[in-house]
Amino acid sequence: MAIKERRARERAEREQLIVRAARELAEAEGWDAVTTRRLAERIEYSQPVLYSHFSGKDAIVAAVAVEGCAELATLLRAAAADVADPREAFAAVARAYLDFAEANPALYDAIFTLPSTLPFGTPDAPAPLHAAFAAIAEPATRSAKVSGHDPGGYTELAWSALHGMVTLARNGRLRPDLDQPRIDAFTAVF
Amino acid sequence: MAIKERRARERAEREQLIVRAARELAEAEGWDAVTTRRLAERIEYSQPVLYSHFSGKDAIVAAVAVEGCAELATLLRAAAADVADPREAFAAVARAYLDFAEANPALYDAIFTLPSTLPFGTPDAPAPLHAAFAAIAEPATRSAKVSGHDPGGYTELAWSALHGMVTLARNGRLRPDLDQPRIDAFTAVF
DNA sequence: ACGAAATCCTAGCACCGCTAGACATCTGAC
DNA sequence: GTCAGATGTCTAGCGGTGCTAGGATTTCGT
Repeated sequence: MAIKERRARERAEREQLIVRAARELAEAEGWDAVTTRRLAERIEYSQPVLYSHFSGKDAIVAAVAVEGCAELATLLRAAAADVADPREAFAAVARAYLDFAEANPALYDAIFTLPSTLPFGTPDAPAPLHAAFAAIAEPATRSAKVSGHDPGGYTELAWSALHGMVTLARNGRLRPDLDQPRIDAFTAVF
Repeated sequence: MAIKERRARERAEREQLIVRAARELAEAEGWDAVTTRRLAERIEYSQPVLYSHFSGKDAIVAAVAVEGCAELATLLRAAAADVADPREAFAAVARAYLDFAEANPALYDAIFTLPSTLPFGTPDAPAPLHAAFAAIAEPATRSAKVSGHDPGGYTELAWSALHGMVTLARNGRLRPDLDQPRIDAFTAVF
């Protein structure tokens, strides 16, 4: 029986190897460079092995996204941890969010912009997705209450603003010299 | 000499035909369905003629984007036209922006989300791009002034919020039942 | 009417995500 | 220890992508 366990363990390790390789390749050269051939070459296996672990390329991206979500959630919680004032806490979360997106562009894309089949709002979504959303929503809700806004709309609006800044900035749609004024406006408004 | 003019005219017509076909195909089946082969078949020419008009597929998308920008600018200006109050005018522009994105998803993608090589902030950008940005920026700036915010950061933040709402909603990241609260929050905050 | 020039198409390149089927390896009962 | 069968992996290939070289055809100016 132990032999089956060893095999399962080796499979799990290789699966993690695939996810790590995909992530590294994406961070280094962008998701366009992450092809199944290059990925296979990188893990020193042939292409079909990938499909014995994942249903397709999308599933690999999704796996990276889930991993990234967990990290994002941790970062956001840490940012809000020791800030008492609700509005200041939410501002800190926002800064952490933008920092994360800037530091891990490919990871951010995997989570939020690539057309993935990740179920987001539904209850059967992976736990890290819920955690990441909660890490935004909870500080946002607290901030909304002191401002007297409807928490639901306020939270999603604030998140949209953050996400919009990330994606527009990435394509050169926003002026870099307005980075700071933009964040200032965010903290002033939310 | 007139014969050259006729040829030039026919070329221009065919170029417009390509752009129109690309746009229709994208609206009908999404940009993934817009391949050079299908496009060529649709205009009843062979593939290489596309490359005698455009440097590549990106350039075709960009041409559609420029066309869409002009329409977006017109819509936004019309929305702001006869609203006196600056904040209400900007709210009307925001609603028009979201309506445009919902009514023309493929067009919106061509303009704002597809990785295009369109120069946006630079002075040598096509006129419609400037027009569309101005149609957002001017009402935003007026609204910022009555709120006492820095116009630059405020404008880009508001635009980011709109863009974020569009893109997140498209991938099912936002709850449809919060559509209205989100817009309410926008008009309350900006 | 005829050589030159412009125009267009056929055929093909290298790449993509993905898969069928052959091949090798390992397992476990005898 | 042997050997059928399960398991794992690979080679080769399918239909698709964006893009292009080179030849055929039509049109033009003389």
